Amino acid sequence: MNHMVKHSAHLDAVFHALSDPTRRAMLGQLAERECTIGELATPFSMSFAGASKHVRVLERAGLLSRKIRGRIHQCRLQAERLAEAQEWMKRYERFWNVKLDALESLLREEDKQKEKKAKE
Amino acid sequence: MNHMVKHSAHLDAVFHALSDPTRRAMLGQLAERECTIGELATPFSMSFAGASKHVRVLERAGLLSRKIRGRIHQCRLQAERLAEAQEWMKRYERFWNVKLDALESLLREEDKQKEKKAKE
DNA sequence: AGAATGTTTAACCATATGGTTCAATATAAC
DNA sequence: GTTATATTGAACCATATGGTTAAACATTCT
Repeated sequence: MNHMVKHSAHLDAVFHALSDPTRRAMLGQLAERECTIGELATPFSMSFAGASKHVRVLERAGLLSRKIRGRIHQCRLQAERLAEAQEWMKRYERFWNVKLDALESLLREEDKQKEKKAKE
Repeated sequence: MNHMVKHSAHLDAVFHALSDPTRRAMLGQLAERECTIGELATPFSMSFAGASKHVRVLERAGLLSRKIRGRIHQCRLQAERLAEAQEWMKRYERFWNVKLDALESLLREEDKQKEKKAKE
């Protein structure tokens, strides 16, 4: 847990970015290949300006980076912030992994061991 | 993947709910114990009405359920939707788990072994 | 140079958001 | 029954959001 930073500000932006279905779909597209703004815009029958705004939201959330090549803006997925978000969620895993309260402490013990092994 | 449902509508609400730091903190509180609206409001020096709104957002996202006992509304964490959100994110895991494409399969193999050990 | 292409900016619109205050409701306590 | 407590609802405010169109900018093509 040494590498953890102050996630909170990031998390605001990341979760907000993920709360829109268009932006989630854009990320899905970017998971397959790098895309230009135009390529991101057309599947949603949305204006370029509209898509541009969504891309900026994703970019500010750190979920996307762009490489400007001439007039073309090539976008690629940037997933580290997703990892931070998932890490935040891990705190709540026991609430859906654990069906019986009686097993709770046992499973927490297992989690600790998992962490230990991951560090090795 | 048989149990998967149409997540999209849920995800909008869940990620939106998570995008606010006050609400995330409320979930953190609820992870420790059930809370009344008042108990959720006081740590943030926020009006009861304000807290009530946040709680409703969490409730509509399915992250919280309330049991009304007299005048007191007892809230408890409801984590299934968080699980759905995390499942959505899993699609992107390979983008942060794998630093070098060449190592991708190797590292996935390691992950599998880690899981095995955790189950032992 | 001039036209076409890819993207952003600016202005605008309707609605949502996060917050407040004050009144209303419902229950509990005296 | 009156008062205190817990919560919601309504009205309001400032700002953000998701979208548009039209103009501006930058680059490429001819």
